[in-house]
Amino acid sequence: MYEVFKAYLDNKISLTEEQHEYIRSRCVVKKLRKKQYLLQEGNHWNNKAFVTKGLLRTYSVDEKGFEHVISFAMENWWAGDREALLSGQPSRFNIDAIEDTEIVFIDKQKFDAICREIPAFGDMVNTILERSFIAFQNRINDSISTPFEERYLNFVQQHPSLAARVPLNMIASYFGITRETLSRIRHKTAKKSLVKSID
Amino acid sequence: MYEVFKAYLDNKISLTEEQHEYIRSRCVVKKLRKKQYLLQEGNHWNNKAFVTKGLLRTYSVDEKGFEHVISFAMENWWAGDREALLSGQPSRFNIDAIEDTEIVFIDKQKFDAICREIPAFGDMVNTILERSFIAFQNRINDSISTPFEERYLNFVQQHPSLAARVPLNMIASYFGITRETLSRIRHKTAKKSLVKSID
DNA sequence: CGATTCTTTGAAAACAGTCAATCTGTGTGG
DNA sequence: CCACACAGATTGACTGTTTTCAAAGAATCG
Repeated sequence: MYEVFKAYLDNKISLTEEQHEYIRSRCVVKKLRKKQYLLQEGNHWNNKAFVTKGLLRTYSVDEKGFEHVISFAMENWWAGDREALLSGQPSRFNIDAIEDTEIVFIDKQKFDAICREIPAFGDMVNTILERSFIAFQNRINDSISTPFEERYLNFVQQHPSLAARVPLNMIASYFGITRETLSRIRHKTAKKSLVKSID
Repeated sequence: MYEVFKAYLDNKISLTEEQHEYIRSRCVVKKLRKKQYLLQEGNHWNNKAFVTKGLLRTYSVDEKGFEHVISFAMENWWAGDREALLSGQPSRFNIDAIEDTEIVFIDKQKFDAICREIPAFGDMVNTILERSFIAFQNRINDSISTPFEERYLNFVQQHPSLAARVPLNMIASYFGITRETLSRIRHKTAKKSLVKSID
């Protein structure tokens, strides 16, 4: 499973065999079974985590006990809580496995060392952060400018495998609506596309 | 007005006089009158912009011509379109001045050079990006977990001067609701706090 | 003062949430 | 292999909230 991470790196930057070995030696591989936690609210988070297999969700829990999905992470995505990592404070989020999942884990100190030792790696990490920022900005823009129905369709189109693997109630939560409302939106759009194909 | 930027830098990192002179020599100071554009949709954006005075808003315009406020930037905040800067593509956003505004402008190439020449400056920039990411993540979390009323109260509490200087319809847009709804929320909470103070 | 911009209010319609019941598919143990 | 439990998805009736549209009321600026 480390191979998935290696392939990811090879796709982004070019590394010598020694550099690969150096990075690999700082990594720990972890497995999570479905429903197991990677991180629980109130705990500290001091790692970088790269998903090589499976599917994670990051969510918060409000005072009433309702869960709110902030983000998903599947193969070739990074997961974790940047806020807790940067601040050193206990996390306000939970991360658990929607499917059996495998993760490459790197301790923050070691990760920072890699960034210093291999500048291309550091640059890559920076670009990822920049892109994550842009993705969140676009999500905010969507949330204030685009109706749920259209947002859901875009989501399915842009992330078909996520949409297929994530239960509907979590997708609804991701958009900030109830599962009932999303179910009805789905029903409506299914009819629409049926009408279109008849035309 | 450059002094405001200098004070900001001094507050974040320590720089020698030469370094300050070096940075200053790469900066251009710009003034915008109320309603003037810093950036218009479809144009390229190749700068970093630091607000030393006044107030900017970044917004998108949908197909129906409605404006949607993504963010505000006042004194000691950075403004601009990271997406257009990173991708080199024309911007999808507009930035204009809510008040007469003064800005310190640095060309991207010169900015990157500063980051390389003065590592502390580069680190600072990185931390800002990380914090911006976290701020957006929290905004997304709020948008799916917290009712408008509470979000508005938090906003007023956390950014009283913004709330006072930005017209209500733009704040409503920032939250993705209509100005009428925000007006009514305000009315309701005003009554509540009145009741509380009578108790 | 008059013009413009910003905010508030009211009434009706559209939309989303809640609660409760039902349906569907999956997997487990007997 | 069946029956049952369970998680997930759907539906209906009802309630509550937000939008829309139209009008009018403040506030600000030249």
